[in-house]
Amino acid sequence: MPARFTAFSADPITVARRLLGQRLVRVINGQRLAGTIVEVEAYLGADDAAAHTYRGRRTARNAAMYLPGGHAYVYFTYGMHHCLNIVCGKADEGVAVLLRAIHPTEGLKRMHRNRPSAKRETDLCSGPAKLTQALAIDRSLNEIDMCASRSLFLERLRSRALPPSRILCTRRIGVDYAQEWADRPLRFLIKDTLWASRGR
DNA sequence: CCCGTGATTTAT
DNA sequence: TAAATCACGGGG
Repeated sequence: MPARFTAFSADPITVARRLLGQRLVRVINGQRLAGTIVEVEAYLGADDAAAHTYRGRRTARNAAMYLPGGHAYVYFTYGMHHCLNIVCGKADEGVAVLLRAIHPTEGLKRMHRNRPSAKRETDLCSGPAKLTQALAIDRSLNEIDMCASRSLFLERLRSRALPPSRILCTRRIGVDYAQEWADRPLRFLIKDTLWASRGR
């Protein structure tokens, strides 16, 4: 079996930066729901105290993170929220990028129906669990291959990556328990975007 | 600021 | 088996 190589086979920091400006597409009941990725976070695997794969942990929940790059890791948390990651690297590295916000561009009416609490368009997909709710992404999509799926995949909008001058890099959100790893600059967002999560 | 909410993880 | 945790969102 030849080793698989995709755009997601790189390290998670490289993939995170490349994902900004690409379009995330969800097709459900024949309808396209889509938006431009504006905010992501890299999770670096066994060394990263904020990662679900910290210290090489392998559990039923995080098994998808050990698949080869390009697979989806969807997990359920706080009794009500789903978060979507794209696995990076080679099999068994346990590294991924969390999708934290998109600028919604297609299927907005349907997204509003999926997320009745969102008052404004800027509330629709401006957080990791907001975007999964708007796009109807749940654990049924865990472990799918986003390079092959017709239900959840990416489309490249630009052939070139965004220039570094248009990318802002900060500490990650909501991982204070990870101490010094919480301060590492592993969150990437498009500078001046109106569509990112308001960091807490 | 606090709380819901329940699967998952970790401690006993 | 029991307790604690949680890559969050919404409402004051």
